[in-house]
Amino acid sequence: MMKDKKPYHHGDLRLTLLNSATDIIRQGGVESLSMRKLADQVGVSRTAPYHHFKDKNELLCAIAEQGFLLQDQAVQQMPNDNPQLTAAALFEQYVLAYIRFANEHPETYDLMFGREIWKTGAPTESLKTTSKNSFRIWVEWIEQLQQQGLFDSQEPALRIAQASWAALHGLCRLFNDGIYVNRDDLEAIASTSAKMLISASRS
Amino acid sequence: MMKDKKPYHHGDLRLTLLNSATDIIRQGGVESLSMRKLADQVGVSRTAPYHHFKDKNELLCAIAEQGFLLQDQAVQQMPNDNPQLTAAALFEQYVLAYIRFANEHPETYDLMFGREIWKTGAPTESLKTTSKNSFRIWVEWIEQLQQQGLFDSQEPALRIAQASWAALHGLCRLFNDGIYVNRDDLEAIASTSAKMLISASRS
DNA sequence: ATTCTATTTTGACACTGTCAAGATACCTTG
DNA sequence: CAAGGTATCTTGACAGTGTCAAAATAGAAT
Repeated sequence: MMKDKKPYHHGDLRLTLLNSATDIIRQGGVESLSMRKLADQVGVSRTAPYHHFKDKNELLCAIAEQGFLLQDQAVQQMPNDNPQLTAAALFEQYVLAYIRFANEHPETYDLMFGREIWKTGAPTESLKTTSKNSFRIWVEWIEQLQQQGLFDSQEPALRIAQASWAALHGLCRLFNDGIYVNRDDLEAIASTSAKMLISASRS
Repeated sequence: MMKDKKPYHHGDLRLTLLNSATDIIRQGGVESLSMRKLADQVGVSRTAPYHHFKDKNELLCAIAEQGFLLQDQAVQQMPNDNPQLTAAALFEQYVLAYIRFANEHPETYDLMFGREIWKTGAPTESLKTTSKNSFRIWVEWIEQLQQQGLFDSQEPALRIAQASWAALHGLCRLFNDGIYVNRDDLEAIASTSAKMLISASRS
């Protein structure tokens, strides 16, 4: 009736695959993950994973989805931890938190926002809702900051959210993809970005 | 039959390969380009291209390099065409020009700034200098705008260049990778971005 | 104990990049 | 103009890849 643990041949193969795949990706990037090698490492035959993930794409989507949840968690916690900060300082912290996440989980980040899933492959319905929810959190956050005068209130919150997120994302990508290489510059550029973005409040 | 040059078996295979590859990529993205299919389409055997490009990576680098030259050309022309614009308006035009390029040549843009070459693969020495030169142009441009009061003069030009370019790049990536899908929003977000970035001058 | 079904395996196919060795045709010498 | 050298191209091969179809297996349900 209820299958707690180890109900079938392998146990919870699905979870094992997910973890193992995440591990492989963390070490060598998406392009180092092959279904066959993964199966081999887990100790099953090449096609066994296909009963738990229809596709390689579906596996990647599942990993990306976990990434979104992890990021939400890290980023939503942040304002609660620093209730004394001003709006501007909080925003800067937010920016830094975002960038740190991308920096600490570069390969997961790549999967979450990369072409591999969103353009070339096909995002799972589940992944779509999770990521949309993640973005909604960001928009609501921007709305709050807008009310506190940090951003132009004339402009729709969505626009500002899109533009500011794009700025963060671009920064992460440049470092993530190996275009900006000097890691020490990261936080410096990040805080410059944050300052540039919010300076509208001074007009 | 053949005009110009017909020195060897095929003619100028190197150039033909480059053009054909660029074409394939334009239509189906990088992932649709295979050395074998390319050779087939050009009408040579699978390994013939390897006498003109050591690697698939080297081929991709060559295509990316052409992309940089094309972009430089498009972007450098722009200020000359509009000598009457104010600094702020010119900057906005610049932003739009950049984004339009990425939008019109999405696959080339992807190659130019994508992980495929810069992280996973290995950029050619030639590509490195070309791209560095391209970025230098951008920094010098920012310097000029800084002197005209468009950006904070306290901040190093390099920082502002990095941050502002990251913002543009992020926007391009989001659309390019299929994350922002509504193409109509592009220019709207772009001009919001431009406004947000330069609003420091108003303080 | 038998049937049913979820799970896993084996085999196969069509791809991929690229190396090694051989064949070809052009260019430069003698 | 013939001979040799060399740049160019082809054929064959190898180790990968994702994934489908069919067979095998084991656990659950009857």
